[in-house]
Amino acid sequence: MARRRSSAVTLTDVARRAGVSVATASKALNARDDVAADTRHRVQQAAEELAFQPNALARGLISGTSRTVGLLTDELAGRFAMPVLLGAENALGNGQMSVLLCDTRGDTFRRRHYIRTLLSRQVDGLLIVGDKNDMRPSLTEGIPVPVVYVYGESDDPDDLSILADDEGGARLAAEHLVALGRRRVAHITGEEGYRAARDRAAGLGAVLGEAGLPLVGGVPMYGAWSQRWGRHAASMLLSAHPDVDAILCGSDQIASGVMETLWDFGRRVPEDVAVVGYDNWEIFAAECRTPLTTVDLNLEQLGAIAAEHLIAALDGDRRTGVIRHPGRLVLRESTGPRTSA
Amino acid sequence: MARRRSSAVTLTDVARRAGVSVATASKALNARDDVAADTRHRVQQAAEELAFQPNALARGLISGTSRTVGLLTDELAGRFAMPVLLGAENALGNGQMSVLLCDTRGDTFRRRHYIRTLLSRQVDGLLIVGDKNDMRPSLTEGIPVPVVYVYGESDDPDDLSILADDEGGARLAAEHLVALGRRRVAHITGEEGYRAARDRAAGLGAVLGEAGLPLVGGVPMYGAWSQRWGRHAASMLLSAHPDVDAILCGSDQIASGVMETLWDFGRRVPEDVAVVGYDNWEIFAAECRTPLTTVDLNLEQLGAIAAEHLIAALDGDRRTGVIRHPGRLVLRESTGPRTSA
DNA sequence: CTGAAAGCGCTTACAG
DNA sequence: CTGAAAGCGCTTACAG
Repeated sequence: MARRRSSAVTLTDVARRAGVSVATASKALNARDDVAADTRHRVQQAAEELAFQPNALARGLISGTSRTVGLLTDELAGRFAMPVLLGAENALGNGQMSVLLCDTRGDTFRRRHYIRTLLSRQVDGLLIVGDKNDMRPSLTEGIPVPVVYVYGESDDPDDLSILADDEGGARLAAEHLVALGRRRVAHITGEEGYRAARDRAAGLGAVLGEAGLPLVGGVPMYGAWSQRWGRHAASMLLSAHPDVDAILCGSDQIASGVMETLWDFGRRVPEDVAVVGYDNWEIFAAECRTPLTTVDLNLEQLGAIAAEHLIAALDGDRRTGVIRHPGRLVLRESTGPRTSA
Repeated sequence: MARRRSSAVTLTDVARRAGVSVATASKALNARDDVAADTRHRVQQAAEELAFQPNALARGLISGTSRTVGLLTDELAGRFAMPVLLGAENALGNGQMSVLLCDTRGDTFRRRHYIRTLLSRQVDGLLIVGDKNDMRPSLTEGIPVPVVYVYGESDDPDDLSILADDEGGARLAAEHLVALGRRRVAHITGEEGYRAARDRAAGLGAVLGEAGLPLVGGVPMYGAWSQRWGRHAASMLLSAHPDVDAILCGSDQIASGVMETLWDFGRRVPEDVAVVGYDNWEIFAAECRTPLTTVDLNLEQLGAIAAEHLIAALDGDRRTGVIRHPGRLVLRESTGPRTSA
């Protein structure tokens, strides 16, 4: 079981080759203390010749910091965790920190197990990535290192949560539609149980209210986050309100279904009906027959911001509360003329 | 900078509380040596009361194994790395190993940097996840720990590569079409530069050959991995060969575009033309108007198998060469009657 | 400027 | 059955 590395070059080897003590070799390599220029040079050369890599375990044991953070996701498989992960990994890597990845698959037992493992590995901090942006129970209690929540909000206001600004994103989309002169705007979206759905509906409602415009149908059409629902809801909408001239969709997937139905009904997009999606999921948004104007959640930035706040907390600069990171509107043909690529 | 953990409960604390030496405490907790049942019990209780977690860094320093593997991906953002990652993480987690995640973003400099970091962190092994299944240069040289390649094949036959069996997967699909009595089969697929495209075409060709059937159009229609190409190729195909009765597509995305065009041309799926996709990308395959029969690459299994081989190699059981893991055909409506959900 | 010593938290022969 | 000692690979006061 003891699988010692074969090629383990240690600082002792370097010191021997350079003809100095390990203490001096250590100082020379770490540019601390006063070391004679000549000695430093000899040590560095020896280290290079031996391809010496300091053992991070030994360093961590001494310093008490492993330069590692644990990244705990509820559900890696969904499409939201990935970009967040990517942004975080990138930001942490730039800060010389490594990422220990754990996917709990929504399982509480697994989560506790992973937290224990991560702490025993002396992670310097924890990033908790949610699979939806609803509130979630805080896990911070009993964790002796900084914790930052991303995408899903911790229910403890003493935690720091980095969230996508769904209401603001929907406002961007709605303002765009209003600016285009659309006056009969409807909203087809996902399950009302999701905070994302409610927040987006609220953002749209606010903008329409400010513009003195009604929401077609009176209420958002809540349903499912699927193309199927998009198709179904659109055909109901067109029957009940044939005068609709814009549809804000709760997701690109829904928008994709909506556009299929509009096509079937002979409505032109965007001439007759402007359509806006949500998520900027390229595969739907950029590839469909009529490329889709949509709201990008800036998830990579979300991950990066979370990582930066974690690093700041490690340096003693700890924040609490909620940070809502704005999305951005991506203009494509479904609301207007082809934009120059 | 020295951020020592506040709540660091060490084995010394446990030993003191249990009234024994650290050596005995260690043995009691690790169930080694002979320790009096009573002593063991006292130690365990003390450990529990103090919520003791052994410091994995210290353990690793002694044992020479960190129970950690590095997972190096070329491109996490694509849709293939994720399931592989998931399967690997899961299999490794079950084996008590943690995953250090690194996304090189296809950058060679970054890759070298990450490999150095991972080795200095004393990873026990490396998993290299490709972003496509083409051959790629081996990275193994100079790496003193076992390495397993997943999804992309190493060009060094002394490495172990775990790959999806694209030719076999296409055979499954083709045999299904032939068994359904389709005789005019065409192939619309992605870029010929991709091995996946060529292997799938080869699988289809082989089955058609065995059945004495021609490939409609004589050659595979190579193009791009996009809906757009699917739409375009399908309309060319229908003009040139209106008698086509089945289309094997190189991806679900292509299939999605193909089906849009079939719809526009008034061809019914599957009655007039059977369509098979590739990838089982649920969002396209299960959600489109006519749910899609397709080939699942079993990517999670691929990741899990790679992890298991890595663990085996750690235990001295090292394999080399290529393992092709079969895909599976997922039957939906695009080739036949609705299957019972 | 350099090196011997102590120590990070743990495990493992080795005495007793 | 238990504990003192040595050691994993490194860093950091502390003498010299």
